[in-house]
Amino acid sequence: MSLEFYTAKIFEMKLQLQIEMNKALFLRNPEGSELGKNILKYSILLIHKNGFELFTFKKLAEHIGTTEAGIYRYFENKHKVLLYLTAWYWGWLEFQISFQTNNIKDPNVKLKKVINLLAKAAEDDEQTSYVNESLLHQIIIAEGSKAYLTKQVGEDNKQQFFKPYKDLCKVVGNIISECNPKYKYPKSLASTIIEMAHFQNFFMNNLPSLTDFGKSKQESEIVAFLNDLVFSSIKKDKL
Amino acid sequence: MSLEFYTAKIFEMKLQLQIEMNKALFLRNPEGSELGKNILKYSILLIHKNGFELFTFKKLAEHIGTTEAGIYRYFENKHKVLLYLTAWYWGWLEFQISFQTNNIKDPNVKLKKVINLLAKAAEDDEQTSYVNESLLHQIIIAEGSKAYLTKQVGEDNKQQFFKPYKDLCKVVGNIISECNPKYKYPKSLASTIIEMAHFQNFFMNNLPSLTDFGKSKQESEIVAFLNDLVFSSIKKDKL
DNA sequence: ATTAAAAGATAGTAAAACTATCGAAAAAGA
DNA sequence: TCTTTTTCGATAGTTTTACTATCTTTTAAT
Repeated sequence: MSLEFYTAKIFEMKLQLQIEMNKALFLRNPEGSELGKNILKYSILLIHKNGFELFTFKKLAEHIGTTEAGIYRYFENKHKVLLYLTAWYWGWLEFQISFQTNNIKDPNVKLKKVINLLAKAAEDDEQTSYVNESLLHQIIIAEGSKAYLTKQVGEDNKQQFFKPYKDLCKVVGNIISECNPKYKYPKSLASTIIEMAHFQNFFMNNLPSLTDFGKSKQESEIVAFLNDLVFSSIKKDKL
Repeated sequence: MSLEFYTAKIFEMKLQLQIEMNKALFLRNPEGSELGKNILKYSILLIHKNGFELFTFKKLAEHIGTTEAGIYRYFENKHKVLLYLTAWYWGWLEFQISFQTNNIKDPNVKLKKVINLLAKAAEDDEQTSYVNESLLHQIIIAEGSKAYLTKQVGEDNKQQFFKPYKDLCKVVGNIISECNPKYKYPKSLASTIIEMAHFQNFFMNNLPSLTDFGKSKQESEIVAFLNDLVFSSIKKDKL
């Protein structure tokens, strides 16, 4: 986990987990005030409920009990809110991964653990009161790729907005290379796992004929599929 | 290829390829008039140039030399235009696949051909004057998933708007099953190939550190990665 | 030649996406 | 504690987007 733009800190007293965010994502730090925390909390609730397209600062303000102008003091526009939430999620997930794979030596076991964390619904983490990780996970599934599928992707990338996502990919890619140093596509396989953990979930629930899990709708099946995919690919004794 | 909602027809005289479209996608058939064809042509040009978010009927009308109201007679809203273009593309691609794999018996060779067609840039097909397939391919890469990543996905699916995409997935899934009838995830592997053919392309060009092709930026490398991924997964002598 | 459909021209509305200003309240510093 | 700065709430206004409506002219079909 990089220390440049985000780090995970644990304050023992309050057991509060804080992900340090890229300051260019916001005009005023939303984690620094009650209003700001409410903006994050209700953004998650509203984007989850109505989708990103129907999410507006006006509606958000009404739900919080403040005004549109109040929101604009924190975020330039709703795209920045989405970038903030996705960056937060990837940072949080990388922390979960580094925490939960901490004393695992076998990279194969580690990789399995990572696939599990990627594909299984997050439980709401009590350590962050204003972020509902479970809803945020569903937002990432349905809206996450809209953060980068834009014409400004180059600009946003220059400003390091995708650093948490890229860092996570790097971590996963490195584990893949540990499993098999000769495997030729560790980065592409890493981004494939991450994207497919979410896309297969979306398809399973919305366009089930695109998956083999339409009947059961069990996340564990996505995990099994990804494990098969990954470990077939990186197996050492391939021709 | 299904005959219900779209079929490919070749008129020998004009050598004109026509993809039959789901009528619920439009208010007036855009292929039936000059204005309609211009709407398709300039929609492709403008979405490609500015991205779907900045694409408006006002700008489109100005480029064509008609009025906003004129566009609304053909399409209910811009989301329907995106659905139309994606459906058209998947229909066209399925035709290309069935045409180009026509007399191939070996399903493994067939699958390789499919991966090639999915991942390699389409050349502009002279048979359709008002659709630039090359630009459309790039639109599918950057905007394609926005067609289904919405809250209306269930409604849109009921109206069969994703049928061409699902049909293509089915075709690819069937080829996978032909290669190895015991492979457990043919549909999920099919949707993974299709999505990754596009996502790896987007990443390669916009967030290169998420791939192993950032240096060369060659589509042939994506093809190699997908071939390795697929044929490792479906290999019969796996443990 | 008649008439039905398509296209052009114009107007107007509601909501979204902002920007600007002002005064009250709350927090921070001296 | 008093003062200054920061934050917030309230209000107002602009531009653009996303439509709907109507009327007239042009084009196409019978």
